Amino acid sequence: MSPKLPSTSRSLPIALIRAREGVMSPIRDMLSETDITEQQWRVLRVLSEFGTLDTTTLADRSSLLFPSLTRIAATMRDKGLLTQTRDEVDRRRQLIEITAKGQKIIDDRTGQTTQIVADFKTRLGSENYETLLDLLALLDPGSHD
Amino acid sequence: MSPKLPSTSRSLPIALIRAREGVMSPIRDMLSETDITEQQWRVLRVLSEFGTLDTTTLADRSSLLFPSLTRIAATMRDKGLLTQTRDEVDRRRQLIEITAKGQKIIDDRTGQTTQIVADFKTRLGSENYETLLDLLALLDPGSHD
DNA sequence: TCAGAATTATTAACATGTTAAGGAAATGCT
DNA sequence: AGCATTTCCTTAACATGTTAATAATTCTGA
Repeated sequence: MSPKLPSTSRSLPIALIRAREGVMSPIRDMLSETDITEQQWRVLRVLSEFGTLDTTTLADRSSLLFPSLTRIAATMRDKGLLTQTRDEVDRRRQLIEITAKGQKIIDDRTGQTTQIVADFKTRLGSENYETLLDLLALLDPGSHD
Repeated sequence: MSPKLPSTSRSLPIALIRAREGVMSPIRDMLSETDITEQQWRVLRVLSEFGTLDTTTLADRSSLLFPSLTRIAATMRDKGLLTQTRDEVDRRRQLIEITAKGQKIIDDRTGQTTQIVADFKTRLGSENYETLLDLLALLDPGSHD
């Protein structure tokens, strides 16, 4: 008498994937005219907001796995979007910093990005928008719940 | 005087990624004792729910891109989890069906899966859980909004 | 009927996701 | 000091995400 599985149409994992698709779609459109990916954009955003970061913190804040970030950072370094320097105090650590070229990519798109966010807030309504962020935070494993 | 970008800590894309991590974590744990991935599990779930499907419909319902599904289906066919047959009416189409071996993987884990879903409902509260699914649906591009 | 357009699926190429193994530097303990 | 442990990062190997190009089949309209 095992209970039936929920329909995939009301499945949380699938709903999250589809929502992400919907949210990323306009951002992807914006980035299509550049040479950077969605993940590289995320790295730029985090570096721009927090300044120089070590790799571990950067991975955490941009929600990337370490091995992915290793490759992405190497690519971005080669493109001149960021610099990597070794921490002289703790020589295991690497410090990553955005370059002027990287910052310009963000600055040139601040208006577009702001508009995209505003559109989603309008679509959901401000209150729902905040509610959604709060509910999503409850599912975040990094929130120590 | 361009407006400031929102902090990445209240960013919808990042919140969605992290939430997905949290939701998939116990499912990933469950699957770690098997030889199938999270995406292969999703394909099995959809095939089990809807029966024989053509590739396009299967890709849509399991939220996978076509090229990904091509590879995943080939892998799963080699593992004996599904069968692929050509549609005799429209010979462009391919029909995919779950095998008994594939169905068994789901059946053996119905209890665990149900428990995982129940845990999330408890964590959020039933009402919040439904609210979350509704809000996520608003962001789904497939919902013709 | 038949050439052009649309549909269905595959393949290619590169970036990322994911887990496991490995390497270098710091830390802790004796 | 010296060795095991831990931390930080890289590399490897394979699966998937993503976009573009291609092939096979069907559809459409003159």
